[in-house]
Amino acid sequence: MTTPRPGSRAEQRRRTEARILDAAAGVFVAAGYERATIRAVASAAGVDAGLVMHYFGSKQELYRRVIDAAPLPEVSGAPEEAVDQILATLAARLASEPTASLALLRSMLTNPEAASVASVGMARYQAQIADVIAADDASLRASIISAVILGVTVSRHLVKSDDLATADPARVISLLRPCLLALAAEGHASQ
Amino acid sequence: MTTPRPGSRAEQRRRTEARILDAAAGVFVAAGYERATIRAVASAAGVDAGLVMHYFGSKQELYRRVIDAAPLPEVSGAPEEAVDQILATLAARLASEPTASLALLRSMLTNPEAASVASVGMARYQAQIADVIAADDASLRASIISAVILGVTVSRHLVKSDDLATADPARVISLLRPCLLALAAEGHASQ
DNA sequence: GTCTATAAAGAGATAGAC
DNA sequence: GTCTATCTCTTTATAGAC
Repeated sequence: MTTPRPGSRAEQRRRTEARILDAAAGVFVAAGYERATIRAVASAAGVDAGLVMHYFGSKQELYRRVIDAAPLPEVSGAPEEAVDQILATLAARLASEPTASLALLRSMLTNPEAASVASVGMARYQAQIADVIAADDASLRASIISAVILGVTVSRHLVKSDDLATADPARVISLLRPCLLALAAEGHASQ
Repeated sequence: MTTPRPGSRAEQRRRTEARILDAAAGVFVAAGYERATIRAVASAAGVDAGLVMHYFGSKQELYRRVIDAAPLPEVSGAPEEAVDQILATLAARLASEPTASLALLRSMLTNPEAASVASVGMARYQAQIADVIAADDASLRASIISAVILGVTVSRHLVKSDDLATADPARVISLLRPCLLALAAEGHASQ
């Protein structure tokens, strides 16, 4: 992790690569994996399509590099705390446009690799949530919570056409809290 | 809407067309619009690709015919009734595989036409829900409810990798009810 | 009514020039 | 390091044979 002096070959390459990755994230978000073209990425980054291939080797690899940047949130503690953590993460995702995550979500339904990455990520997230829920159906409750977060994120950033797209994140969060608390709180484990 | 006698030209055509539509729905659900090919549809229907084009003219038109079959649920009455209606519809969608709707959902994020159809449908659904909520932020609450339903449906049928995919619909519904009631119930309109 | 053959366009990927 | 030219494959869509 050295930082070559500006102007050096390596440094320039790093910059160009970063610019391409940025552009690629944008294109993947806007178009989804299948519809995104190397050419579009290149043109958005202000370089040639051949260069993109030269750096990343394939479209799949470029895509992989983009979604590798998608962070996995951590959850732990008491149920109420966990809900607050989940909502805090969501609030951040509503406020800004989490490009890498959106690229992943957008492509999740059509690209097998995206689907598998998303699956694994969601499963891990759900497992963390399930761990803090005391009910016997904890894992189902966790799945539903995660589905709710998914639905809200997709509706706001990708489907748009929503009051959700323009709403103040704080209001969304405050409306969602009782909802998630009902799911995370043990007590009336059905049956 | 006449029903030609079996064996006639028109009747055979109708049957073949129906078989193609069926196959197409399956392919669109499994692959999404971009990845679905006319060839795959034709082969799934046991006919030639040329025949599919001959009947439907274009891939877009075939797709349109498939998603035209997706039903729009109705909601009305008191908030509690509305929630029950929403949940009843969801229960049905969890129990069976609503092919046309899934084709729409799967393609929603990559296909402009699917996106617009989905937008319109969701907006209409949200408007109905908003109508039965008395709060001043009714439309935001309705959007969130609709996002929740979207998230659960997508998680179960498309993302799969979930406890949701195998769960008993009745349990999902009973976990979701307090959640939706919290959203649909007026009372503490924030601010 | 159904299928074969083919045209036309677009994509990812490769080789090599500058 | 960056771009030009091109190959090859896949796809939709068309025209016409059976």
